[in-house]
Amino acid sequence: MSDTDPVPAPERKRGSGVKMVYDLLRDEILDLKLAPGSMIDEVQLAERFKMSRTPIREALVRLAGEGLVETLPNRSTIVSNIDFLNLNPFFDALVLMYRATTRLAAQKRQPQDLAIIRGFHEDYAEAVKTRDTLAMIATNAAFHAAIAEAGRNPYFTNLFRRLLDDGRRILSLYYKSYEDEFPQRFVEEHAEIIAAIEARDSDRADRLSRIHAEQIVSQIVRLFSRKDPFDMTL
Amino acid sequence: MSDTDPVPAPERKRGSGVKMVYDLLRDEILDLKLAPGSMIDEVQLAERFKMSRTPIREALVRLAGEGLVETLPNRSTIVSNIDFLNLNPFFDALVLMYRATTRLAAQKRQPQDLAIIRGFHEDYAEAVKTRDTLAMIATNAAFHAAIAEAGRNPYFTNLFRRLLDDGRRILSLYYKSYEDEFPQRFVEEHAEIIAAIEARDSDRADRLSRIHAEQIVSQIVRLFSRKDPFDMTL
DNA sequence: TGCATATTACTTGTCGACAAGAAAAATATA
DNA sequence: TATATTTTTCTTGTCGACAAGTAATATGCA
Repeated sequence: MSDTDPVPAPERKRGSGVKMVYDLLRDEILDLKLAPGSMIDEVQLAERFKMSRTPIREALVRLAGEGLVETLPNRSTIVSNIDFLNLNPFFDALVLMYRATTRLAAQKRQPQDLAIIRGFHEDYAEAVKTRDTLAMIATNAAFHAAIAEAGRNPYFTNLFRRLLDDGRRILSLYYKSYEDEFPQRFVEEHAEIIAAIEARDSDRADRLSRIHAEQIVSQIVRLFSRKDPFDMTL
Repeated sequence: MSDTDPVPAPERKRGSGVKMVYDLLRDEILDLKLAPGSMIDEVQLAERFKMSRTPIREALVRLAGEGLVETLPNRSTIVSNIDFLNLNPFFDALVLMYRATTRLAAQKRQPQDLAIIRGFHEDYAEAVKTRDTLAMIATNAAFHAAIAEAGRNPYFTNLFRRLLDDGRRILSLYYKSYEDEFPQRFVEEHAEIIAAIEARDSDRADRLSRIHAEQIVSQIVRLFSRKDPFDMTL
């Protein structure tokens, strides 16, 4: 009999490999399963996903473009570091994007936008009720991302998405200690923000989102000052 | 004699190929030498640069990450379109980043930052004096990018760099008709902004940069309403 | 032993080739 | 003639292999 079986069947469509490893690495980086600074081995990934190094490399190039990974020329590529000791740039940008996107949403929103936003609002409320911390982080991000989409400014939505990614990474450090003192208040604030967007009151949307953002920031700061994050060396 | 000459010498260092074609394509896209929507042929580029398709592809992936090209799965990659008919998102983001970066620069600047900023300020003044439009665009961008660097917020500097890129692309449409009514005034405004940054007066820096940004925007709007850009089909 | 140099082992960047998929062309069918 | 189907042509995505470059190890030397 012939030893050329009909090819072991790669069982995987043509452009899907890159996306798979990209998504996986992205998740592992944002959840800090891959520690900042740790090396990424191309051949190891190639074996793990049973593909050649080419799609692996493409995924790494894309991650490097988003700043999640750093490519040292002719040497290994490593997971990017976050400066956990100086989060001010992150906070500044986060607050400003909260404001800008919410303000724009109040101006540009369409009826269908509100339905989507309300959906995530309810998801978040549900997460708070069940005290599911990871779901809270995810649905809160989705809620604000939806607001940003309603603002229809790609420059802002792109930066905001990156900020929410980094926020997820930062909160991963602490998600065990993320207590439920504030989340209930956040639910109410979200409702107020929705009302302002629906009323097309951009000034009120701006004011509310600013207060909201600053409370989130101060909550993070409080978490960071309260106790050390796990035992990770910075 | 042997026909294996000591290899025609690729005469090109190891990681440099990607950067070469990346830089070239980026320039050609931003200067509209490559029309939005036009196809990019990998093999053609490979022949032109005398290298294999691999580094070409990596450059394209990076450009796609910055939104300058669009990769259609299993089909060609094309130069991204700019929505020239609705520049409002661009203007909104541009004005906000002018303000945010200048404000931060007034807070965070170090002595050496001012020297760099003044250098580009003089370059811009020189470009205005010699009426070199392309140099004006470039040095003005460099001036504000330097201010953004002094603000030391990577989120803002990255977005701002992208905005300045798109601005270069937009102005390429018109650079012939970019008259010299305002540039002289811009020189003076730049000087005022520098003074505010030096005095660490962030409120004044904010106010001045806002006025400055809005004048630039209105100048662009005026250009667009005055006459049609070349004969390019949108 | 301690430092400089050469050798080795390993990783990355590049290459040419091939196969999957899509567009274009050619052929068949009503 | 117009539409549907097949064939061909071309481009892209993936692969395995190799060369350039770096880090680690071994060797030479004071």
